[in-house]
Amino acid sequence: MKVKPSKTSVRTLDDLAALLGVSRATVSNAFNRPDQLSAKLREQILRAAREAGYAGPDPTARALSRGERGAVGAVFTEQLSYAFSDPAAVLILEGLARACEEAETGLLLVPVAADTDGNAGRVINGAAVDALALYSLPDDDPAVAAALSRGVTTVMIDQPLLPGVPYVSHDHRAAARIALEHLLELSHRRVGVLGYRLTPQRHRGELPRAFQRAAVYRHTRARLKGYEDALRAHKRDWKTLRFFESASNDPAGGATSALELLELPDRPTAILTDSDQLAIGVLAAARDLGIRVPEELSVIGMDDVPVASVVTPSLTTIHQPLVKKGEAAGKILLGQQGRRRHIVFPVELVLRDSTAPAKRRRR
Amino acid sequence: MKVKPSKTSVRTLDDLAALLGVSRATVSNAFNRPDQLSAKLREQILRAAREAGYAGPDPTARALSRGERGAVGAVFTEQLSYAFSDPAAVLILEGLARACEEAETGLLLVPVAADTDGNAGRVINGAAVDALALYSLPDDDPAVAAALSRGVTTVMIDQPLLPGVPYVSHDHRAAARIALEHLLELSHRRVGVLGYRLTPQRHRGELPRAFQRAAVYRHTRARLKGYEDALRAHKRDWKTLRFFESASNDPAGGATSALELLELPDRPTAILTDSDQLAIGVLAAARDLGIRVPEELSVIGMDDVPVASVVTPSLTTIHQPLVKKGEAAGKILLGQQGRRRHIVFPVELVLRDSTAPAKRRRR
DNA sequence: CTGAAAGCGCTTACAG
DNA sequence: CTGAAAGCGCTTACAG
Repeated sequence: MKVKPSKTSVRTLDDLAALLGVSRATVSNAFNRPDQLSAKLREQILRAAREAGYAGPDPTARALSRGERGAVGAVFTEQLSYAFSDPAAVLILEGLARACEEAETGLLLVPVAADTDGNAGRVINGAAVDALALYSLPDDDPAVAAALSRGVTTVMIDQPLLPGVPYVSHDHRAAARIALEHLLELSHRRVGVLGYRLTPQRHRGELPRAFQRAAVYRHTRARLKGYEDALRAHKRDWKTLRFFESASNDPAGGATSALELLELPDRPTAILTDSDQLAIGVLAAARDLGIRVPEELSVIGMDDVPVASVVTPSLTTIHQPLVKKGEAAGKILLGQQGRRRHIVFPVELVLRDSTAPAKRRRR
Repeated sequence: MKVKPSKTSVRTLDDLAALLGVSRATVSNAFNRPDQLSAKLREQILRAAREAGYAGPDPTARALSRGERGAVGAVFTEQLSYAFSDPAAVLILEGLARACEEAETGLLLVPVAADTDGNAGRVINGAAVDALALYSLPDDDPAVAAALSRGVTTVMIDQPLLPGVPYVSHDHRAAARIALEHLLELSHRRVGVLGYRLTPQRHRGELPRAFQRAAVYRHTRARLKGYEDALRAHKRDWKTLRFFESASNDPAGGATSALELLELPDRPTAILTDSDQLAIGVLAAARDLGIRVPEELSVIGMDDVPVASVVTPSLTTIHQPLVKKGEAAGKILLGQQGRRRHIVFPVELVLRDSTAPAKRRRR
């Protein structure tokens, strides 16, 4: 009479092998390499596993012995949980997830916390992943150094752009140019530019003109080039533009900066922002101030996240393919992009209701 | 003359130990248990590690030997990447991320794919995690069985509710009652109820009255109880309500169902939905049909996701604390909730612009 | 087709 | 405070 094994006694591959009287390699082969044993034996082993409550080889042990973790990691700006309140980050994640699910590879969100006690380096080194995607991090973020020194494949999304490091982004210069050209074509001659992290010092409010010469972030420089392209094409000069820096990349930060900007003596007739989130804040500020958009103020966003089409007025913005960017980054991490290590997507203007021709100057 | 070790020669703890002439245990202690060796030696080891480009103990090897994976997993309805287009799921994720980052634990998104070839079971068994959160899965989803049989701590969010399994949700019965009471108080006497996954058969369109008696999903039953509470309180009967099932839980699905619903001969004056996503679809359908909301049609959502306050008209809805739910689930997984294994949050009505008194019946 | 053996890179009592 | 040894649960040539 066979003793029915208690469910809990089979925790490992070894247990199962012992139970069946075969070697552990055979059990492993039953799970991993069907061609290494007879179909009947395999079926028998798999059935016994099911009956004994053995769910299959331990993923961690397998990862160690195979040298593959079966997961890629994602590191975001700021704190991990902030990523979910930034619609652009959510779309990047969706793209990463798409690539991962197709490859049956896990997507590990690396638990970077708010307190800057070096948590980033620790958690990045502690992440059991084969590769790492970093989204929109400042050049000098400790997470960047940590990821690079870990020696796993790393891809940067949007920022920073570093020599030799795989990179996915969109055409920031064209995005800036197209946005400004749209406003110039609408005859706007006083344009406020509202950005985030334009300077390492993190100003809040208007930036001194000199900031342009000192711009250290590559994207900021690319955008300045784009503005320059637009200004030149329309025979305008830099005095057309005034730059402002928001304290945070969200509607609240955008609203705060916009309130300041809209109280200027010679206030802009149009505001160009670095993200739809900021632009939504501008919309809110204008509403609070009783300034009608687009009649009295044009607002143009950046990114074209879903909420941009749903706010009132709907936001004219520059579309960039965020999901595709995430997906491309994922494919690089998964080794599916061949030799392409630098991918830059084009952008396009999306006309909606938040921009209109500048009103003739009253005086 | 000392030979400077090439950076790449130190890949493991053993390498570093050999380089320094100490035992591997000592190096391990330098990283993990400062009290086990002198501060100077520790500093010396850590410095050598830095110089040699050793990023610290391999996370996978550590996980195996410690018996802790340092990560919890999340499994969503449908395909992983769909989760990011459902604002409710994103907020749940934000809550999970909050709990994880605080505990410096990774959050692994389990790569469940669209094709139903048993991928769910495989990827769940292959996820290197200490615990698993499952969000809004049908009782009979294969992922549920796989998670439970794996033997790691599992928490269900919203669905399913299973005996003995930790569970986080909100008060579905009260949510249904409050929503319907609001409409009844506004004198609506013909109410369309638009849900998702009300039945295992996944109808599309109007449900036969009999469905109520056969409702198998616990939440559906809870909501039916809630409607009953409201009807009784207002001395109305079930004929007040007509039930419809959407093919998908998104604006497109909601719009499709709403178009059908709004062409009914005796069309409802109000629509109550199971999610804000569905309600947004109803808003779009009403707009297409030239039906004014709330003047000619009241619409009430469910969840109170961020976009609900931003659409036009802004959505009256039932607020449930999605981030808190995610966070509570995370804390259960991380063993931080003590003995609380079942958490049900209260809900509340959020009045906005999509509901108004029913117009007096014209005839 | 099967099994004994080495190895994946660590941690942790435990003896000194 | 330090180090030799066992063990975490697997996979993978390799010899039969």
